[in-house]
Amino acid sequence: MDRNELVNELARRRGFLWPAFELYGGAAGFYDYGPLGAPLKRRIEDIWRQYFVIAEGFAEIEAPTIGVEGIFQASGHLSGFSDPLTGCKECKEVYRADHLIKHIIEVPDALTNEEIYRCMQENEITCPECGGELSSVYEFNLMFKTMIGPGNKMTGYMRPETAQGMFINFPRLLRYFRGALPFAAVQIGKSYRNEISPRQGVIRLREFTQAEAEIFIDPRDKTHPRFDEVKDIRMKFYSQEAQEKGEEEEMSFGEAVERGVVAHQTLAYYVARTYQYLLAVGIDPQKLRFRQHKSDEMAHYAADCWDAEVLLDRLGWIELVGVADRTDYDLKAHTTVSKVNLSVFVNYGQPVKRKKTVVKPDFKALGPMFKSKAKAVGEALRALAPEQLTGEMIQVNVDGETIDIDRSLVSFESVEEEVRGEEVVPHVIEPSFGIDRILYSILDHSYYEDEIDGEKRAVLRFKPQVAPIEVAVLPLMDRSELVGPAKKILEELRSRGMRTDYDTSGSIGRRYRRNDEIGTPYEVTIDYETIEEGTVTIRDRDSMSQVRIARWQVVDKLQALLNGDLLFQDAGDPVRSAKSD
RNA sequence: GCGCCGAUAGUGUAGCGGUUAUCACUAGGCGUUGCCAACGCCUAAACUCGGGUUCGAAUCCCGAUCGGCGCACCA
Repeated sequence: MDRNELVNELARRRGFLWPAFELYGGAAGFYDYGPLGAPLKRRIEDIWRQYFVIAEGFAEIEAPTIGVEGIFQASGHLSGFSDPLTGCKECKEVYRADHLIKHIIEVPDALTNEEIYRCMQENEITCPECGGELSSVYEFNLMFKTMIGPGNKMTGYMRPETAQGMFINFPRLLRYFRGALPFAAVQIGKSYRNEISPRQGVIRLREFTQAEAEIFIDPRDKTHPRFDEVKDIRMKFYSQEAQEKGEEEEMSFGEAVERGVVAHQTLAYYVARTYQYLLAVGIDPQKLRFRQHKSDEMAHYAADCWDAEVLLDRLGWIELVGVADRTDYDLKAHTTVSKVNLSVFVNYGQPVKRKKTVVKPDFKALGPMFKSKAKAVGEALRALAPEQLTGEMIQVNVDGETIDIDRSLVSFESVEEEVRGEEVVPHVIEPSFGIDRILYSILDHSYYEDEIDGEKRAVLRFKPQVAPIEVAVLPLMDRSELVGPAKKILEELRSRGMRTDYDTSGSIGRRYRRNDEIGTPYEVTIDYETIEEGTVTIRDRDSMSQVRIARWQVVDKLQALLNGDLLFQDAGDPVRSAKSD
């Protein structure tokens, strides 16, 4: 069994990840998070909140997971997310129908499925593999479609990403942040994509969890005020250039921006925060790299994009996070479809005085002359640049009609106005995290085996901050004189908010193993010395060593250990291993 | 979606037309002054689903579902 199998098997057996709907035969691309998986996921999300909500002052929102049609027209998911397919009736091979007529039609995207099919028939296109006849064109859309309300009045779609919920709330968010850039909204939640063939467990799901931030910035200034905090962090950059050489390049973030490896400070800053976050939840830095999108895989509107990728057993390099500068693409797209202006008025530091020529059409004369067109003529005149206003006759274009106007009907005035700022469509920096993939990667990177007395030991070396069980309370034996004090300690730990487990079954060694396997960092063992001398032992998962401490200190010391404020070897008196007796 | 392969207790497996469906681990109970998957006794637990062939199917055939691999897909 390779590590991938071992991890999956452990995850299933111990209650991290279960294939969904098993009772009814299951469905590919759906997973349940079990009693250990759900808290692990929750803790991964909570640390994300710590980094991308609390530390940055961003606003977390929660939008519906179903969206109306307009959203996805604007986002491009309805057209771009759906592929016209056709299949060979002979060999059953399936093709992208639009690709088959690419050499005939410039923009096959613009055609309906029927038109594509007709085009295929007219040009006698057959199966490229076997020359067989091709079926009619059918749509495969990765969007889950549903109905809103009774009848077919309104079509809804399950969102394929959480991002749109932030974009379409832009006006409200702008107001919430008192009209000033930069600001950001985030969302952690489920997204849905009806994948053609989901595989590889939790890596490609039909229902999955994303954590996304949309950071709205002033496009004219992409520096970041806190860049100094990250500029000395060193990391492996797998830039476009590095990819050509096939070798990652280690450098500091400061250097990366100076050399133009990363487009600008703000993007680099969030790549750095992403890097710190991934390490904090337990991704192995040796199996982590940031890869820049090549120009052909980057969305046409994106200015720069970096993916956090991890190395997983069997699966290779897998994308966990994308951090992109999406420029003003999304806001402009929503403006086009919704007709709502999504810009910000940005004040200049100093108001700028500007000379301006104001055109004043003489409406008293224009009115009788052009009747109902007068207003439009006036607007056209006002819109002209000063240099177009010389000469005896002025030409304007109204509804395709060229109209000559005598200069005397227009007066000019040169005014000096104070310009306090301008309308700007913000650019968007988008870090987008796949939580399920991060969770799986943590399992893979935390898993290790060692051999104790010829016996294999499987351990998940979780960081205490993500461990679903933080402390196991274990009476040495299931006897009432030990169980009583043990339950007392359990209660104290719980009232301190710790995630605990209590176990009396089988031998103590078996219980230690069980907890190693689910990544519990510490175990408290209650023995006869607890009763006689008022002490307990704490066992450290990774070293398997134990210290003995006073009973009354157990809660505080465990808290300190879990917080990383206390080193295990300093926690108490070392216990000689039973083996060496 | 296509092709190839597979599916038996919680996990890993044996079975190859007639068995009370094999074994190990795991899990639960009892005992154990006992500390790194100890030991003894006891217990629970499975043929993915639906059709067909047959006197009789876990076993043979067909289909579905799920999983693995390859192709396609992965804004």
